[in-house]
Amino acid sequence: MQRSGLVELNAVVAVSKHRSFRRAAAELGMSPSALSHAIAALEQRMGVRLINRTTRSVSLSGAGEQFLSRVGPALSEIAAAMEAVNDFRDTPAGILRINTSEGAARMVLTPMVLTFLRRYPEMQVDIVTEGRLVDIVADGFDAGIRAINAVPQDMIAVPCSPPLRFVVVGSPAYFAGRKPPRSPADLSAHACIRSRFPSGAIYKWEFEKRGVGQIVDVRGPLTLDNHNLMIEAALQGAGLIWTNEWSVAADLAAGRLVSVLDDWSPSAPGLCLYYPGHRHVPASLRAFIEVVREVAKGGSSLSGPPVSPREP
Amino acid sequence: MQRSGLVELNAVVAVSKHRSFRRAAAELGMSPSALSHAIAALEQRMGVRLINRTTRSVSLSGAGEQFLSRVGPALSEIAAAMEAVNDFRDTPAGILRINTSEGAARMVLTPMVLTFLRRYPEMQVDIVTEGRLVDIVADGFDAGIRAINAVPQDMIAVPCSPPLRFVVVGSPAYFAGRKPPRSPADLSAHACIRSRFPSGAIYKWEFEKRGVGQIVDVRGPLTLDNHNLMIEAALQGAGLIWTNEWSVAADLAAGRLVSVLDDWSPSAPGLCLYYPGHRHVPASLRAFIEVVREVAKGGSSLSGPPVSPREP
DNA sequence: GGATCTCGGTGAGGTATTCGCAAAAAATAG
DNA sequence: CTATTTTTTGCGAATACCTCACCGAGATCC
Repeated sequence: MQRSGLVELNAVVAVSKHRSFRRAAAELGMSPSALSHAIAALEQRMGVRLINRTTRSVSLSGAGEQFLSRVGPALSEIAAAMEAVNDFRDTPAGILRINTSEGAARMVLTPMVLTFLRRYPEMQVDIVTEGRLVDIVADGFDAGIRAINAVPQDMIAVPCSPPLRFVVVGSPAYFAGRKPPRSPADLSAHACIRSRFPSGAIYKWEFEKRGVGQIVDVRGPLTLDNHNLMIEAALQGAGLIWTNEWSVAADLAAGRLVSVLDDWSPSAPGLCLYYPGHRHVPASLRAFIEVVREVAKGGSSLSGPPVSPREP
Repeated sequence: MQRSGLVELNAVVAVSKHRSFRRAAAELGMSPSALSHAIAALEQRMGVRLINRTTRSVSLSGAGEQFLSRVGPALSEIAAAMEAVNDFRDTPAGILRINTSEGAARMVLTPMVLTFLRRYPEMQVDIVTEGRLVDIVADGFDAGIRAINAVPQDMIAVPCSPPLRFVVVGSPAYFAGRKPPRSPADLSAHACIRSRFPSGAIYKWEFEKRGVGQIVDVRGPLTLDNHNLMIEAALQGAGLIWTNEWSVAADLAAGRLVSVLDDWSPSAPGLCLYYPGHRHVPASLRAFIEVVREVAKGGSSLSGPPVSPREP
């Protein structure tokens, strides 16, 4: 009942959370073999089996249940205490975990994240891009970046970008010999590339003109679930896509894409950095928020769209 | 802000408790050098100085203060959780720490502790004999063994031994040519070996006859603070000592010592195992309590006084 | 006032622990 | 019964840790 390592205790927590050695090992950044060794050693020292495991199922034993219920909160407290030590540093250090979408990440990466990293060299930023919304607290993120209407109510939101304008674009080659749409209803005569949400739902294009909204369930031969692929498809003349203006600004400027229905283009609120406000805000996140505020106020840095072509 | 070991965290706790690297290292069972290394490594990883230390003083920094206030309870919780796992074992394991006086330890060692160890081979018992009373919870003991009147009010006490009789004894050589005392007042004409408490106070001999008590502040040429030395001195004929009957039973039976004032001999309550009742009782202690109850009920095993002479 | 003793820091070397890879074993699903 | 996924195991290797010896600083003692 003597010495144990924090890693072994965290291992129990991770395994019980994922109910899988493989996934837990992935989260902990160790091999499943090492995890198995660690937990076996811990159990042998304690003389009690904490985790009932067959090759096909992993579950907590009674002892493990009680053990986890006490050790888990204690480990969280220790982690929080170690994080809180950052307040005493002159410059924050550690890892800042941000969850966002790929598009938002691209908009924010250069002006904000890289500025942040340059200013705080001892920080690491870990960006996870996921299409679907996740519970950032449950998944261990410090903050998320999303459109403001996707931010949960109980989160604190910091504006990251000006409102985004959405446009319908197609390539000049596509429009050759076709009549550009004059109203959203005209889209039924066009090849619209549809966008599938991670949930499986198909996005319906939203338009607005003089305060009047209109939603079109577009049709087309191609449905994609990746925004980059959609832009690529549009560049190749496969059809029209509905996209935020920023993503295709370079293509529009270069004439590789042409926008239509400009007078129907709606504006959506911009991106927000959001984070749980109910508890202690880590020093690292506070520093990042400051950078976000500065850049968003300056505004200019954000306006530069990506000029380099996306990867093939 | 990544991996840390439990030992490093416990090191911070121990150092701040003892305000000394050497003593903390002794408690943790590691070398002072290892402790220094461990704390230095932890501080470097966190980038914050937790402990301000010069060669002559050790104190917590502000960060260390806050860190300890959160990590300390968490570590205690983890330790308690690991201890609680014992409830799920068929046989308890681990270390049982008992604080007691040397005399009580001698009375209890053979019949109870050794029985306990024999029954639970995976247990270790760590007995610390201290003359003075200590706060067993603050000092990390599971239980203590003391005379019942020395047990704090908020502790649970389990009787360990029958009431003890106290007697005044001297060697036959001492009594040769002297008139044995007939009443406590007669002790003023005798060489009484005085007993000093750890606090520095001198014990006053207590007598009782037919419900009437009498306290005598005896005089004598020799004052000792160790019960074994007192018995040794009495055996050598240096004077009279006031002692519990059990300690000198073998000497009395063999005629090496003779008791006087037998009709004035008071009885004191016996020894008690005591432990804090306000929280979870460890499985190891529960098992020990059971042994204590069994032996105390049987009674006979305890009555055997030490037959082998004390060490020189 | 100087010498000594205590206490903590530092560096190097050796040892023990642990990690990771590869292969096996086990269990469930089909 | 077979196939696949997941955990386990063994062993080589790398890592981390501890111990040993020495240093510097501060306090005490003579």
